[in-house]
Amino acid sequence: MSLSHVLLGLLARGPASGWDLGSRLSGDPALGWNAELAQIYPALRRLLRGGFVALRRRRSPNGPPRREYRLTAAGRREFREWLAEPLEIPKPHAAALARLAFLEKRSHETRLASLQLYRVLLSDELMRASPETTAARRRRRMLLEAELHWADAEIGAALSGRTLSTERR
Amino acid sequence: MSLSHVLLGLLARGPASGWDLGSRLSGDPALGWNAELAQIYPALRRLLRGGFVALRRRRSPNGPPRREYRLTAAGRREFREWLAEPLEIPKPHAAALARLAFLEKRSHETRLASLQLYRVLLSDELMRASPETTAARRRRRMLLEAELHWADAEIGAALSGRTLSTERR
DNA sequence: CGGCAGTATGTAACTCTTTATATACTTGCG
DNA sequence: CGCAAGTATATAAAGAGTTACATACTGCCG
Repeated sequence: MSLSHVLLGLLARGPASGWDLGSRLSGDPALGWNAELAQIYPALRRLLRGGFVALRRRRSPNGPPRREYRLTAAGRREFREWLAEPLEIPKPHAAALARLAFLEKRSHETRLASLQLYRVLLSDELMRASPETTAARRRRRMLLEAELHWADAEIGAALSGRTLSTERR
Repeated sequence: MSLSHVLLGLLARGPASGWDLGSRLSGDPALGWNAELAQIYPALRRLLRGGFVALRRRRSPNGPPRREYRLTAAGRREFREWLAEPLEIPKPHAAALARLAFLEKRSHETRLASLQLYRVLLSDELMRASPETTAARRRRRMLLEAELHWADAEIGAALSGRTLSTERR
């Protein structure tokens, strides 16, 4: 299971609570994984039962008691073994990409509108992107930039193709 | 559920069997979705029960009888509605990307080796990539090229940083 | 005080996906 | 003929992920 290993990897950067890990995951898309808290808490329990992490309860200044986890030696070893497994090109699994794949099924106007909206999402994401402090973050930024270029090219093509059909307005 | 809608979208290109749809999905990563046959067959049954597709059984020249599905009017409408839903930047969910995010945790040698292996995967994928006949395929090609550039840059950085530690042959 | 927002943890139910297995039809090879 | 490989459909079980909900502690605003 990848989630557990990603959590171990994040814990290798220092002790954290389930809440913290959830924030880190959703806050940094360059990490390549995302998960809801409802999935994180049981995963941490399993890691604890398996001896891969250790628990320390701490009072929180602004909420209920926190459960802070830190890596054990077994956890660090397990993480390293997972990290050494072979890489492969990921198979896509995203509704937005599937919708983009059917762009040609749409009318000229809605196609253009979708592309422009997607372009806005991309540039927002680029602005929000983390500093380029790691290879993964540099990768993500480069991909966002490339996708922006793609969107601009498609928008340009759609615009030059339409001239007649948008005469009304 | 996205899988059903992707299947409807593929069927909009012409009637197909579950086997065909599985081949199309796994054969074209630009489609943005992937699924096993074990998931596709029950999905087609549900679409049939829901009246979104119609079934025709046909003898196959090289195997057991095929069940060919084609879109109904309801299916086409359902697909269009799904297609009109708002786009959003996908949240990543890929073990390989998560491993790349922890590149900095690895030794100089294994980091370099991982990057070089990943680079090979990328260029293989680029060579295998479908012709640029749709926006989604052009997108995928541009992203693969950008990722190749990224990998080259990271490999270059890793190489210029090592000079001493690889002195032993 | 009451209520809201933010922090923090958790469970239950449901849906989606993967893995394993079974069946069956055809062609081609030994 | 027996068997492997490719085509084709299917189900069961297990695993992963999402959605909905419940609880509780703090500080702050009205």
